Amino acid sequence: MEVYAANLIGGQWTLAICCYLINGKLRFGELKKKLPNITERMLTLQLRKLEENKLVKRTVYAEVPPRVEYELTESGQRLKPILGMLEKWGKEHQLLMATD
Amino acid sequence: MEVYAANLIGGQWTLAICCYLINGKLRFGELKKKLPNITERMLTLQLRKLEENKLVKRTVYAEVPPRVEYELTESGQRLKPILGMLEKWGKEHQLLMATD
DNA sequence: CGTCATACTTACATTTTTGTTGGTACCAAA
DNA sequence: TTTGGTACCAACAAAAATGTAAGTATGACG
Repeated sequence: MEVYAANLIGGQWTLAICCYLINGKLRFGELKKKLPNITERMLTLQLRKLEENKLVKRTVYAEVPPRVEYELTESGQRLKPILGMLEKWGKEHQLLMATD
Repeated sequence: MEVYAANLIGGQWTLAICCYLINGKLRFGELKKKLPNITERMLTLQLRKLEENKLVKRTVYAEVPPRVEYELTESGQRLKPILGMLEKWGKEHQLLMATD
């Protein structure tokens, strides 16, 4: 059943991160700015997990100060339509919740 | 962003439960059998949350011993195509992970 | 009267997740 | 030499999620 996928995308920040990466690469610090409530530690952990799960690719540049870029893998990109549908569903559902 | 939807379906058992309910109503005990690793307590909590979020409707019959049936709401049903896509994506991704 | 079945609930313990704080490495520029 | 910027890591603390074990209510049935 969908449990496998659910485990991959179920983390609290996973979908949010993927969402921002859909539009292209982002550096660690850029992601941090986009996710104002996340702590550095959490962002690191989440990105590591995404990398392990091959949803995100991490590229380290040998510069000082360091530069690290994150981008979706091909598999991650394939989530795009699903994210789109989820967003649409979420908006509709949110309305339904609001109108009791 | 999709965070709203993610919070609704992100629970460890949420999608699994919805998945089983797609094929129709199920009693508490039936769900328990389908989810062998869930504890009664967890199943209760998850169903309560799903009910709160209006993904699942709970019907109690005034019988003894008690009978309680769970079914997807209309909003829950609308998740169906998304679950389908997620499952497909999950399978492909699982292959990719297996072949390193 | 005692037993059974179902769908819970409650108290407590354990595990997992997340937050907090402080520190590191590196080189460039002042 | 000191400061600054980036992307972390590690130790500890707090909070949240989950597990465990026991108990509850009800009426039917024997």
